Amino acid sequence: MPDAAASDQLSTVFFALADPTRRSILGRLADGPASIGELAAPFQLTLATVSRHIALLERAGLVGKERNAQWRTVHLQAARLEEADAWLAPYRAFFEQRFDALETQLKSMKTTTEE
Amino acid sequence: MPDAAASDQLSTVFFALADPTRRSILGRLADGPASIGELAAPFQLTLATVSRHIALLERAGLVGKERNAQWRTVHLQAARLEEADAWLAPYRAFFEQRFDALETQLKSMKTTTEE
DNA sequence: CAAGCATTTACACAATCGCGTAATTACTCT
DNA sequence: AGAGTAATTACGCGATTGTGTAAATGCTTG
Repeated sequence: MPDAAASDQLSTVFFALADPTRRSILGRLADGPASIGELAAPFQLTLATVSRHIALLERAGLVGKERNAQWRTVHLQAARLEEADAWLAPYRAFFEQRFDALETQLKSMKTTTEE
Repeated sequence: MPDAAASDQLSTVFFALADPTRRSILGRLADGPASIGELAAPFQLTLATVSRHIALLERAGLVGKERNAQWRTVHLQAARLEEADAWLAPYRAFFEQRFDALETQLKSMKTTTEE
């Protein structure tokens, strides 16, 4: 990925989601804000490594960080997740009515914006 | 990514989605099957490169390939997309009712399976 | 100000990505 | 069989990832 940083927002978001640790961190964050240390606790990873995972999530706009004394309070920022969800939405027709006539779904897809 | 191949399914799917070319290919495929050459046409990329993008999509289980003479007919396989959608689903509460009390949403999240 | 905790950054390393070019592998048709 | 078309694979390249260890920041408290 020669220019992952220069890549579009959506790619950055999907890339951030392409890691179990990062998804797990987001899951934890859905319950409320937490410090880096708290977020790192469940994993067998160095604090430094988790810190970098969080930095990546931050660059993707999926979390925000505030400093509280010597702690960083990390919180979920779901807005960018919505973009990913929106991208996926048109494809829902393909699996929600899995056993229906596919042609109909294909037709409805054509009138929908994708990518 | 030391073991991207050994990574879990969901990560593989999200990773496949983390590229504009691949997302665009999936969009094209939503209109119906196509050959590698047809899929490559819209891009300023080598056929070889597009072929590899498609191979990656195939490894992610997002497309299927059949051989027809010297062509490969590629078609969308949306099932794996559903897994990605399912992962995103619990987070919808965070952006769908953006202006409502966040606490309520957090609470409802807690009873939901995530990751 | 010194000690200590929380987090980040610097450095190193093996693995992978995305890309092109060139060489193969398939299959068809004359 | 030979030529031509479609697609994959091999090779090389620069960039990036994920990871750990170790060094550096930052802030608080004794």
